[in-house]
Amino acid sequence: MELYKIHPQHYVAVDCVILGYQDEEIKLLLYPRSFEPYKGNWSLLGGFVQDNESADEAAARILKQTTGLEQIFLEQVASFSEPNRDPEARVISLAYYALIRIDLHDEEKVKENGAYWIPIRKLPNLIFDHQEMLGKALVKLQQRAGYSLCGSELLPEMFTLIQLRKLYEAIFQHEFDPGNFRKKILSLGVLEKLSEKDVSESRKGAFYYKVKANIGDMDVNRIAKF
Amino acid sequence: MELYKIHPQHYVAVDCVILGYQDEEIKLLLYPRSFEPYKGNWSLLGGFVQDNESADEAAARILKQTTGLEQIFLEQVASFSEPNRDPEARVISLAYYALIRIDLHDEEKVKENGAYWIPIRKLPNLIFDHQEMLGKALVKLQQRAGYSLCGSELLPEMFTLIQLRKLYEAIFQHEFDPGNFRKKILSLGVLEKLSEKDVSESRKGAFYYKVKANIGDMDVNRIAKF
DNA sequence: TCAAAAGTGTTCTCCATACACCCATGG
DNA sequence: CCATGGGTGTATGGAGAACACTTTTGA
Repeated sequence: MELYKIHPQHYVAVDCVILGYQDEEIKLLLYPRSFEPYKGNWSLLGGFVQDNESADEAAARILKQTTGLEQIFLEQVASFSEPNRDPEARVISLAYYALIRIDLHDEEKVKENGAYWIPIRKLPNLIFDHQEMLGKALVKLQQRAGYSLCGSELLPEMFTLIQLRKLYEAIFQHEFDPGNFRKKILSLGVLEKLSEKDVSESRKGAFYYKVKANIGDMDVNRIAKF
Repeated sequence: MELYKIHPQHYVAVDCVILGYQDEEIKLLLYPRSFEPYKGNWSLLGGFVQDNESADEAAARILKQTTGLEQIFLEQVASFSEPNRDPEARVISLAYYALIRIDLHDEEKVKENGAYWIPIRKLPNLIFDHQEMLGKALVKLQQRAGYSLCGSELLPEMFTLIQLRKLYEAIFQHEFDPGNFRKKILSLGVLEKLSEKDVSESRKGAFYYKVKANIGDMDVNRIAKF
């Protein structure tokens, strides 16, 4: 301990890139910062790492405080540690990204925080280096979507293959051939066809699917290559 | 600032997974920890983030202190923040990995630190969560090697395609077909054939290659898929 | 019966793999 | 002239891209 004492200590924060999917768009949870500096400017949801918790736990805590959700996919993005990134004080921030189902989140909690779901393609300016955090989180999302089906995290329990394709098109900003996408996904063998159909989009109706139980983090096969 | 003051501050360290390649093996720079706790146990090379530097800068500083090398490939691996990961005090550690050419490093400096190059397949136990840091660094190395030629970082200026293949075999722990590997690499168009040959391994001799100048971080083509 | 979306099938091309074969050289 | 690696060529299979085609249904 004596040896450690000659070194400085720092505030350590976590900032969460909370992503959801709605209306064929990827959306990000943001709120207008409630205190100086940059009060009123758009910010990711964040907080400080306390003494009794890991950064992972701090991120989960913030996610629960702001969306009411627990047991959510949550992963480190990167650390941000430029000495002057926060003009008020030295704060080292650990960025996380979370994938949540917008249909499940607690709207009350979001309102309390004055937070909003904002499509990532129509983003306002963000404070500090939050834009960069988002950028790296989106890269991670693409990587993850490339070898694992993100359907279960961002879509409702049941979804059609068309909905899944639209999600992937939103993630990769790229159109996929409907037939090929369908074959590729089904060939993975991780989806279970249900008897029910979604008839809201067409007369014929599209069958719902759900992710098979006991599919861990899946196989090594890539879903999309970019 | 007032608002920040209610939050705790923490020691923030960086730990470097310094990787090199020698004798057809990936090696890791380790030293026996020189102070308590766990004095004498094997440890990554690390240090504390100071007030005037980012974590990236701290990692570069440590790399220079221990190997004499600058301008080296250095990238974040992950953060480690379990409250009790260091029994002496709460230390949040940011792990980095570096790829260096063992033939260029400063042996004097390494000796000063009592450090050694240890093949990663014959590793002793490491302190704290350093084993996990190495594990994640090796995954990152494979990912990087998958879409970029790590040759320039881990091999000497000039190298034969056989040497490059052996390097990749060490990284992926997997044998590659000599002919196919050769074709794949050459098809990328990033290597320049030299007139000189390495005659130490065979009568015929193998041509040296070097990475073409002004090749940035290369193309998107994957070199190996795993 | 027709429009519109859902879903299937077919072809072509590219690329990774496996492996046979040729080349250069010193002893 | 032959053993030894270095280096090239070829056949095959599987996966992705493009796109034509069939199915289902309500109006």
